[in-house]
Order: sequence, then structure tokens, then C-alpha cells
Amino acid sequence: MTGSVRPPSKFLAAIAQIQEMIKRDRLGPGDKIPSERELSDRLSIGRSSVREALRALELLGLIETRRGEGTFLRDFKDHQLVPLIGTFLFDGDQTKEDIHDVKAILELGCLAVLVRNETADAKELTNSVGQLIEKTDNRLLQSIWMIISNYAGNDPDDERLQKLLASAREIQYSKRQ
Amino acid sequence: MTGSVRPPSKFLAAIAQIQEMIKRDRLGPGDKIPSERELSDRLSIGRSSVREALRALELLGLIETRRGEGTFLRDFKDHQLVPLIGTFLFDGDQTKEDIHDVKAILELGCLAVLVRNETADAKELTNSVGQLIEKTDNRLLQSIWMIISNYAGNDPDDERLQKLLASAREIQYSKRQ
DNA sequence: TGAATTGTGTGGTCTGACCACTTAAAGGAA
DNA sequence: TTCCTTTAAGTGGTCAGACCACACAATTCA
Repeated sequence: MTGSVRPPSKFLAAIAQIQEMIKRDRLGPGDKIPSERELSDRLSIGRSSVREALRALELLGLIETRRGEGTFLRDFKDHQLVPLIGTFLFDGDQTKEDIHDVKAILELGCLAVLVRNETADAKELTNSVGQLIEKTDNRLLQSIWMIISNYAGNDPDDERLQKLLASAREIQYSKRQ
Repeated sequence: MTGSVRPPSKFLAAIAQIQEMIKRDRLGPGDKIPSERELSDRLSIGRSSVREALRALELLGLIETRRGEGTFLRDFKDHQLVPLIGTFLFDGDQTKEDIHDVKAILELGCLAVLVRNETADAKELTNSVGQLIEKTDNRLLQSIWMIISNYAGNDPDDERLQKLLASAREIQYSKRQ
């Protein structure tokens, strides 16, 4: 017998086809996607498998379901995935130290970005780092920091902040071509 | 009528309880978790709902299912969530820049940590940043970097690396108490 | 001993049946 | 007519049962 590739699970197939459908029909946040039963029909996949796919996408925060109404595309900005991951990832003991390191790294980097963009001012450092990060206008950075910060707890350490800024001034991230 | 809070969906309840079970039983990567039918029994939740939960966790790369064998905890290093999210999230144009920034931030921070720990040596910089990051012994940092890096693509920019190291030397993350 | 067979457990999938809820249409009272 | 009530249809939420495909270990048989 040659290869005999195993076909992808209906579950994954459903996700792929739903994604494709969204893209093809130019659906955006807030738009409604077909009902579970209709999807099951159109994709020739049992409703169970369609639901498994939808639930997974929902857990990721990519869609939103409202009983009696339907399933809607969500604004990707507020995806849930990371807090989710966190609960799994941040279990161990060592990770606690790691969190502090990563948080510091992100904060430093954030400042560096601000300095590069000349958005930041020394005075503004009286604000919390959280507010500063919002100014980076980097959604990805914001997301990650928010998550980390969520697990690190608050530590308004002004002294550390000053050191970070000093370091940040030294850094010049090369603008990408 | 007062509040009348809606009970959380079985789907979410299943996820929560499975997580709790994992924590309680001290299960780690590679370990097997109860079968779908047993979970359905123990949690008093229909197998369909249990499956929806498991599929979602699988999509995140947190568990792995093998037909005929069972469901196993996966090493968090290779969680799938980001490629997944990516197809939804990283469509736009701006996000692409964000990725580069975050990647640079992490790399810089990584070097700073290495310098602090006196683990890094100038010579070692001939290696890729990826290998350096492994030495930080910071799982969280490794995870995030791997994800980001996955979307940023490779750019072996030695010059940038040198600048980063110089900056890193200036930085002294205060050891946590 | 060693190979083939069987049995059991597991995930993968589908179907049909309810329930709870939302919305809009249909109906009747003013 | 207008307004409220009732009804119907559509949707997600959940469950139970039934198969199938597969992996593994126990059993059987040559």
C-alpha cells in the first residue's frame, strides 16, 4: 500500500472552510455567519463537528455566539486566547520568576520603542508603564504585556522605571526597510 | 425578577474542570488524561460537550489526541494557538510591523538577561538569537519568542545583533527579591 | 515459541431528539 | 386603525445512542 494519507479531521476541515467562507464573503466584525445547521448542510459535516470547530474558535475569541440569535464574528482586538494559554502556561513554580523577567523585558522594549518614535517624554514616566505601553500603538505588544502583567502583579517601582528609561535612550531599534 | 445569573456553559465548565484536574493530579507533558467517556462520566457532562472542550484545547496545542490511544498533555513549547490566531489576526498591514518590533524587544531583553546572568559571551553572538534565547532558561520568554519569530520570518542581521548586545550591557535588571 | 485472532478501549463522526432563548409574524382586543 | 398578546419559526446548548477506525494487549492456535 502506498502512502495512504489520513484525511484531515472534520473538525479541522470545518475550521478551514469556515475561515475560507469568512474571507470569501468578506465578513467582518459584527457580521453574522451561517447557523450551525446550515453550516453542517453546506459543508456536509455533522453538526457535532461543526460545533467543535465553532467552540474552538469561540474560545479563541474569534467568534461570539448568542443563543437564539446566531454566531457572529468578533473584533479580533479582544481575543481571549492568551489569558487562556496563561492559565496553562503559568502553573509551575519557576515560571513565576520568568514572568518578572519577561515583564521587565517588555517594559524596557516598550520604552525603547517610545523613544524611537519620540512619543515619550521623561515627565510622562510618572505614569504607570501600563499607560505608556498603550502609546506604543503596538497591539501585539499591548496584548502580551497585559497578559504577563496580569500574572506578575503590580509593583510600582519608580526607581526601576528610571533605570529602564536611561537604558532605553541608548537603544535605537533600526527601522525596518 | 432578580439577577437570575445564567450558569456557565457546559463547554466552559468542562475546560475549567479539566484544567483543575490536571493541576490537582500534577499531570505534566506526555501524561495521559482520562478518556472522553470517563470525563463525561466524572464531570456529569455529555460527551459532546466534553469533546467540544477537548477540541478547543487541542486547537490551542495544549493537548494531543491519538485515536485508539487517548488524549495526552502536550509540551507547551509547541502550542499551535499562534499560527491559528495569525491566520485571523495577522492579516492586516500594521500588525506586520508590530511583530518585528516585539521580536526585537524580546531579543534585546533576552540578551540583557543573559548579560545579567553572566551566561552570555561576546563570541557566542555568532550564534543565532534563537539559540541564545534557549540559554536564558526562561520558558515563557522562549515560548513567546518562538511564536513571534514564527511570524516575523528569519533575518540574520548580525549588525543589529551587535548593537543589541552593546545596549544589553548597559542594562542591569535588578534581581528580584 | 511465534504468528494470527479476538476483545476491549479509545478517539472520530453522525443522527435525532429535546430544551432555552430570541425574534418576528399572526391574531385579537381596544 | 393601533396596541398588546399569542404563536410560530429559527438558533444555539446539550444529551444519548449508535457506528466506524484504530491501537493495544490478551488469547488462541499452528
